[in-house]
Amino acid sequence: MARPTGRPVRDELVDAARDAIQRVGVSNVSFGQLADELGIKAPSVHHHFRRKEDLVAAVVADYRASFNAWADSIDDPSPLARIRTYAARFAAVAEDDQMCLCGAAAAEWVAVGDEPRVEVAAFFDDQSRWLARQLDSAVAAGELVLTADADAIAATLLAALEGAVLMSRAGSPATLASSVVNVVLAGAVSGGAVS
Amino acid sequence: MARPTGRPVRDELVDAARDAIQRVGVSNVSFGQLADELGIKAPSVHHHFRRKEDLVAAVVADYRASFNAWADSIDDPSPLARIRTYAARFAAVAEDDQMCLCGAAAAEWVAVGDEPRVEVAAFFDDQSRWLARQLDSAVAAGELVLTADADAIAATLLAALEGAVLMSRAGSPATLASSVVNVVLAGAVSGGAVS
DNA sequence: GTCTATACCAGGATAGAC
DNA sequence: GTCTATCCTGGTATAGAC
Repeated sequence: MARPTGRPVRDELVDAARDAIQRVGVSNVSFGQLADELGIKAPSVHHHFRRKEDLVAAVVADYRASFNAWADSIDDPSPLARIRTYAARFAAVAEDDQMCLCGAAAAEWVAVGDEPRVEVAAFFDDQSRWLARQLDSAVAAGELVLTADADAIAATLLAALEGAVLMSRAGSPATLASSVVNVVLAGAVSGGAVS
Repeated sequence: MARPTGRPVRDELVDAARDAIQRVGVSNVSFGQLADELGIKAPSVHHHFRRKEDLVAAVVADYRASFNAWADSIDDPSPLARIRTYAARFAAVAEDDQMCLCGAAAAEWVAVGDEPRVEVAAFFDDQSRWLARQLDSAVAAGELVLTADADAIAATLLAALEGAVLMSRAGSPATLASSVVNVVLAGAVSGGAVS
C-alpha cells in the first residue's frame, strides 16, 4: 500500500480522504484505512490532522476551492454549453458510483463537524451562484428566455444534479445528471428545442 | 426512555429506526440508542432483528410501502395539485432537517446491505413512475403540455426533490422542494403561469 | 421477550520513543 | 514525521438465564 510519491503527505491525505468520502461517506472513512493507502500508520495521520473533523474540514475546503476554479475555467463561448459541461461532471461522478463530496457531507450532516459545515453550505451557495451567472449570460446571449427567476432555476438545477448523483447509486442512469439540464431548461430555450 | 405503548415492539423498532436513519443516517444508528428510546436493552433488539441489515431492510420496505400508499391516497381532482401535495411532503421533511429515508440510504450505499438496496432502488422506481402517471394525467386533463418525455420529467422532478432535501440541511430553504416543481414544469403549463 | 454477561472488534485519540 | 504502545469508547453480536 506504500506509494512513494514526492508530494507532501498532507496533500495526499486530503486527496485520499476526499476520494474515500465520495465513495463510502464521512462516517465510514477511518484514519486507519487512509493510513494503509498511503503506507503509513494511523497515528501518523493524527500528526497532520489532530481530529477527524480537521481532516474533513480540509477536504471540503479543498474541494470547494478546486471545484470553483474548475467551473470558472470552463471556456466555451456558449453559456448553455458551459452549463452542459458543468453537468457532465456530475454525470461522470455518478458513472463512477461516487457522491458529490458535499452531497455526502450534507447527507451525513451529523457526522461532519461545525467547521466543515460552513464550507459545505458555502459550496452549495457558490455553485448556485455560478449557475445563476451562466443563466444570466445565456439570456444576454439570446440563448434562453427565462420563465422563472434565475436564482430559482439555478437552485433547482443544482438540486437536480445532486439528486441525480444520489439516485444513480440505486440504479438510475448516470446520464440523468445530464438530461436534467434539458428538462429544467425546456421551455426556456430561445428559438429551438433543447436536445 | 420507556414508552409503554400497546404496539408490538417490532413495529416500534421499525418506526424508531426509520426516524433515526432520516435524522442521523444509517451508519450512525445503533441498536443501543434505539433500545434506549424504547426502554429496552440492545440485545433485545437483536431478538427482533438479528443483524442490523435485517432492521434496515424492514425499515426500507415499510417506508416504501407506506410512501406508495400515501401517494396513491392523495385525492385531488387536479393532477398538478397532486404533484404539489407530493412535493410538499419533501419540503416538510426538509423543514424538519431530515433526509428522505431512501436518499439517506443511497448516500450511504456502502452501509446498507444487499437486501435493503433492492428496496431502495424499487422505491425510486415507484416514485418516478407515480410522478410520470400524474404528468400523463395532467396532460390528459389539459393542465400541461409536456416539452419532454414524461419519464424524463418525472425522474428530473424526483432528483430535484431529493436534492432539495439534501441541500436544505446546508442552509438552502426547505421551500426549495416545493419551488422545484414550478421551475421544472415552467413552460409546460398549458394556459397560464405556474406560480 | 427480555435480561445479564461477555466476547470481539474497530475507530478515535494520546503519550512518548526514535 | 513516523513509529509502537496504549487507552477508551462504542457498536455488533452471541450465549444462556429468567
